[in-house]
Amino acid sequence: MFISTYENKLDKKGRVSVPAAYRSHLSALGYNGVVCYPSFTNSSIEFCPQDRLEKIIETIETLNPFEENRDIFSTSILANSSQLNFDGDGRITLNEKLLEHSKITEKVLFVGQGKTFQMWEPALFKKFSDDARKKANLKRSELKWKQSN
Amino acid sequence: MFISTYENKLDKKGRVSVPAAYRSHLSALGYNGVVCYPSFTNSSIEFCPQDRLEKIIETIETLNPFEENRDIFSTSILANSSQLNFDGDGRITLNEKLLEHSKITEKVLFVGQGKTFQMWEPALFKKFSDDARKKANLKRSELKWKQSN
DNA sequence: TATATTCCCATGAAATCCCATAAAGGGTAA
DNA sequence: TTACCCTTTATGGGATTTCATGGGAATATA
Repeated sequence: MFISTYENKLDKKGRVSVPAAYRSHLSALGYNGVVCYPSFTNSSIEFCPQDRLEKIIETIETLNPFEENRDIFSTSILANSSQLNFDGDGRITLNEKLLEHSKITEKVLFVGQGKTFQMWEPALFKKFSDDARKKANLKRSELKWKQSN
Repeated sequence: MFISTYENKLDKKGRVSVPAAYRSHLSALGYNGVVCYPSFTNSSIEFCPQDRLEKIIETIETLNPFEENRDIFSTSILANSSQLNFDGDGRITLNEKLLEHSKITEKVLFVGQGKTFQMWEPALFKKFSDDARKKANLKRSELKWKQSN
């Protein structure tokens, strides 16, 4: 399982160490690298387990080749995904597309999400999680209000 | 699996390097070249694994000779399909028909689509993928379904 | 003979491999 | 607990390899 967060440094060659805890889980799953894509909903980079991606591909395969959705899905997902392999020391190299989307420049925050994880520019994640907390609080007070009525 | 995108240069002899990542996957599949045809839904050139093309051919055979789709297939795909073999350095040579259809002149954008890939004139792909993204947002719920599978 | 196609090699740039070092963590015994 | 050692981990950077690209030579085509 991917849990906790880790902040590692992006070196000048564009490499970053994947946290050892994540790495051992990944190798237990049989992966020697990760497939990543820019998140649809925020500025993070998302890790996608290979079998999940393969399932997506299979699903796309079942669509009619003439159907518009087919190209839309495959372009949105597959064309924007990148296979990032570990070097001998457990590092991956982030490419230009991913750096641009995530606005990562010198630090990478790994955020565990159970079966997946994300990579964030640390400041943006802080903002994101603060916002999430505020929204959660608003909802909670709403909820309380509704309950007491 | 063909994923991500790669932009390579078309030289004055009409050659272009197939990205190494695609090449290694192709040779794993046992191919020393690619069969390509002009897409009928957009201006890209599509690569299709041989066995898949054979399946398409079989499907065409079963179509009613008077059906319109039969002509579309046989004319658009089969007649315009080209076998492009790698040279010693992993390059293929695009012929006149493919260049004309795709409007490729100096750069070739390879776009991964899982089991297949496409070749685009970069500017035309950008336009296409911007559109795709907008439509993907409209169909967000469908997309979410894909993600959760 | 002219023209196109294929093969072969050279080059520069980028990605990858490999090793060194320093910091962090974990275990053990006083 | 504290001090010590050993292992793991993160990071830096040099060395090596791979890759994309250009162009010449050889071969085929017409």
